[in-house]
Amino acid sequence: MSGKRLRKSATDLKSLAAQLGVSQSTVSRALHGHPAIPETTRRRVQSAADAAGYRPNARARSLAIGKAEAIGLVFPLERLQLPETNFVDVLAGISTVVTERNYSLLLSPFMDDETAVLRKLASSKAVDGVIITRPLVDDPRIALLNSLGLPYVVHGRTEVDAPFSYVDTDNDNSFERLTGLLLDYGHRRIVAVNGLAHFRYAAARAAAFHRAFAARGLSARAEAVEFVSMTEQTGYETALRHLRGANRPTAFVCGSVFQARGVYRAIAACGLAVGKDVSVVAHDDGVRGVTALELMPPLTATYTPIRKSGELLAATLIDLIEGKRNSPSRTIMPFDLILRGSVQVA
Amino acid sequence: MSGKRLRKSATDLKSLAAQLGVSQSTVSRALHGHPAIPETTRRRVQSAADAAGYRPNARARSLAIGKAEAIGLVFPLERLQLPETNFVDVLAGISTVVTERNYSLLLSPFMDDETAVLRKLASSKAVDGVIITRPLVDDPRIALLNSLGLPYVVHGRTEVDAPFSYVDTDNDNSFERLTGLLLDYGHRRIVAVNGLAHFRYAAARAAAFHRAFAARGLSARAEAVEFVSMTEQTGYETALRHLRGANRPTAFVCGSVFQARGVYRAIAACGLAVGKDVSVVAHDDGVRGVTALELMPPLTATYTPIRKSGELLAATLIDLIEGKRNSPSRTIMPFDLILRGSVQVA
DNA sequence: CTGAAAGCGCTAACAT
DNA sequence: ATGTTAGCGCTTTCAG
Repeated sequence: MSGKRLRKSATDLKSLAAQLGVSQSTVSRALHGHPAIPETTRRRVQSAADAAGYRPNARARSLAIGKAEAIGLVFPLERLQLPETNFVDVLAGISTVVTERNYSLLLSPFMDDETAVLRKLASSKAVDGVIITRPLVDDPRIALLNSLGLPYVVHGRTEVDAPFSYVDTDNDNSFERLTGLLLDYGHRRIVAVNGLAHFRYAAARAAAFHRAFAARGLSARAEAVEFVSMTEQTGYETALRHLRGANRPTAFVCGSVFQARGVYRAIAACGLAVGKDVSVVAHDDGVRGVTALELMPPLTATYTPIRKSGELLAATLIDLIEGKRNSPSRTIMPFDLILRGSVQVA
Repeated sequence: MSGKRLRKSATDLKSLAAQLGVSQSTVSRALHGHPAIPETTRRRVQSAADAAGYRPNARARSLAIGKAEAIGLVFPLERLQLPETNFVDVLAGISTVVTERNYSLLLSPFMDDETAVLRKLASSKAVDGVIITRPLVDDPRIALLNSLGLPYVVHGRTEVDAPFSYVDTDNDNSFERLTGLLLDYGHRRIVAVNGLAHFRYAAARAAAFHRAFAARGLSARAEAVEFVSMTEQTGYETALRHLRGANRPTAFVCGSVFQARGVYRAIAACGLAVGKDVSVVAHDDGVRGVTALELMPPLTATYTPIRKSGELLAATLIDLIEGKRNSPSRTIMPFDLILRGSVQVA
């Protein structure tokens, strides 16, 4: 019962070494391709290890080398529960690279206290670094992580004045381009259906919107920017409010294809036609199953597949952990502006 | 450079003990609520630990206690890349319980060689157990995992003759009920849009379909069951083929709301009306953003939110790991049959 | 080229 | 009630 369990695959270094008649260090070295080990013994050890299905105990190895060879992804659990999110796509990208680089990925959701999760991850040394997402304009996590000494990469930027690595969508340029496009087509009454104001990306997009006006000697009313959540329903409601108000807008810039879908629906509900009576443009994250191309008419959009950002996030963090870079890495993803049928001259 | 780094939060047992003037074991015991430690010292230690932000090094602890306090979720990477999947909902459920129970969740995707991942997880002892998904009719992973001695729970059943724990949808009864419902409404030309044949759930559903006929002294043609993938597009194509063929079906049973959506679309494409000219029923996993209620007309379906299965999977595995159960745990989720407008008497 | 031995930070017998 | 000590399985100086 509590005696020795027989365990067939439980080969460890010690028994492997004993079986081969060499010391543990020799086996360990051979398996790690240590230069001092001659090819003959290396092969002998390797094949014995393969035969036994030996794999170093990850916990022991971690403890010895002082690294977990694992990273954590810290996120609000909610992002796995709500349907309209690009989170899964980011996760897919992260997942791919983490696997390629032979790291493990620890999923660390939180309900409300992200800080606690971060502290725990840092002090328990369960991971070598973390990816955090959706930074606020002025994000307190940066200071915390810096003081904790836990390596991290942010998906998105923040205005905090401290060095940190990030991968971000090019919100500034994409929104300036989208807005500029509409302006150049002669639109003036444009509404921006933007994200919630405390997120840095939404702030950046709002600024870009105004910048596009200013660059043409124009100016947008402040009320032209709506800071709302990233859902179709919100897009719908927001657009409807404007379409039914006085001074009907002739165009909308949307933060996501989700919102754009809602805007399309609102336009239809008013008996108007997208790309004819009202123009619509958006930023497209290339989220699974949410394609700008399949809307009717196809949606003009700036495009950056967000899965790619996930891949870069993981690669950047692992490089950071492995000391392959010293200075903060700052990546702003390039985008394509793809013209489709949802825009027409005003 | 390679000298001692100063690390503010790097409190370990030793320094904590030194600082308190007691031994490491006393601190360890106090922190674990060992009965022999008097309340006074326990509190003294606890507050010192809190102040220092002490958290045991997870790797060291794991090594010492021989448990990782972590579980792995092994799945084809693809399930994170394709839009039409219930995987994310299962993951959300797993994630919630794992967090509640203070375990870590290791995401272990694979490209093609699941076996390799399983072996690695087992031999490196990175996790205490795994959750595997989508069992085949005769699934080789069961034998492998049993021989590996790695605790596991399967999402779904398989016909393999060996003891294993699982959580499964009640495919047998739900499909028998759905088919029976149509039969009792007088339908005879019924097509089952089912999953791919090698998956056990699809095989079970096919059998249930035939059983419903047999129970009424009827029999279905073998061609009435279509083994296809779980997507809207497939549902569409499959339904279209039947609707345009001779002997048009009067009803469809679908494996998922995804497929049902496609079937709805095919029916409309033929100028027919769902719930009037053709009846449709399905099993509904309660996937995020895919609600049977929002179809027009609302879809009659058996309902079991699959997130719940995720929760149970995690709970079952952790119980298993902690020795809270000895015999295999077999859970078949209950379901509700919800009648909505997509069905009418033939 | 290879072995012995220390140590990663913790837990848990085994003292006392 | 608390301290001492022996590992957990690995990597890695340090010797030789």
